[in-house]
Amino acid sequence: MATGDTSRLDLDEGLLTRLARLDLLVGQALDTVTAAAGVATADYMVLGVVRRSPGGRSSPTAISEVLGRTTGGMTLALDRLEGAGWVRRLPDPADGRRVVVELTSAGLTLARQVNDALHRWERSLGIADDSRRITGVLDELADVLAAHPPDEH
Amino acid sequence: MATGDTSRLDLDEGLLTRLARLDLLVGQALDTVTAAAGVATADYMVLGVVRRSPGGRSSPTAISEVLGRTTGGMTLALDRLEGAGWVRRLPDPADGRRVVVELTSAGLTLARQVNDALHRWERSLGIADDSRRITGVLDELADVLAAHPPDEH
DNA sequence: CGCATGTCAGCTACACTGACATTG
DNA sequence: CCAATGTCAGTGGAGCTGACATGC
Repeated sequence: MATGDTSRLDLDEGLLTRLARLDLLVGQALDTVTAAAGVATADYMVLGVVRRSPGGRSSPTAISEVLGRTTGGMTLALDRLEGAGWVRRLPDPADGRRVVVELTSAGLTLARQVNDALHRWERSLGIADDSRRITGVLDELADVLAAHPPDEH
Repeated sequence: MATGDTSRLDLDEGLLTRLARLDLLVGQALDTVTAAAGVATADYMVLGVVRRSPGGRSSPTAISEVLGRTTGGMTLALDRLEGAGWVRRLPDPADGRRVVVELTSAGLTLARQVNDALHRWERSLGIADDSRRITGVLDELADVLAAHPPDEH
């Protein structure tokens, strides 16, 4: 990924300006860290969702809903992750239609490795003192965005 | 684009959790609004960069740097936008290697239309009172991220 | 039967890489 | 000659759509 000078991104004066700029920066940071671990950001997100799901297990449909993708695309992503030895698919004993997805130990190691790198980076930002204030605003904002999706027209 | 239930995205406990979740929500919101206007988010970003550049003009290299893409990819994006009648490429009279990119009036109309829709949505969020506090945090955060890119290892 | 879950094949969008022409 | 700019052809990864098999 090319790392650009995002300091000049300025679509307009409002909230969206900031969010778009942040979006870009966060995406680049995630790409850098995940790429160093040998995994794509999109795939790492899948690992993260599975890891944080109840019991460390999830299902293709549930994952795709959380990440806003289709189940068809998720099949592909899981094939990739399974091929890399990071996740395992098991039949759900309670429902024959379902598949249980869980991390292998290699997958868990990888997810932790990326997580640690992200935390290290986060600490290097030197904003620990403000972290409560910052995360508060981010949570607030995310909640509002989730509650008010834009109109379709 | 499938719009998922991002309320459950929770990669881990830190700043990155929030940023990743926000990333997803912002991406979905931008996709929804730009799609309604018949333009891809990535392409709209190009229009936005050109519009906000000095004199409403930019160059392929400059745009690709701001957006963190390659010049090769930008050639393609500009072909697309030019084909749609939204931008114009002109030779730079001062430097024969360069190309000046500017919006057509249709492109400007489109960019404004998307912008207005985004502003309308922003207003519907009902956070006008907090906007100073929120944008302050976002700016602060973006500046810090831009100043401290993660290590390559 | 109707609905839900997951997979698969085919397709399409898109951005990247590397080589190249042109100009400063 | 060397650096910068932009383009082009070729490539590849990724996700989507629509049809399908299976189980509730």
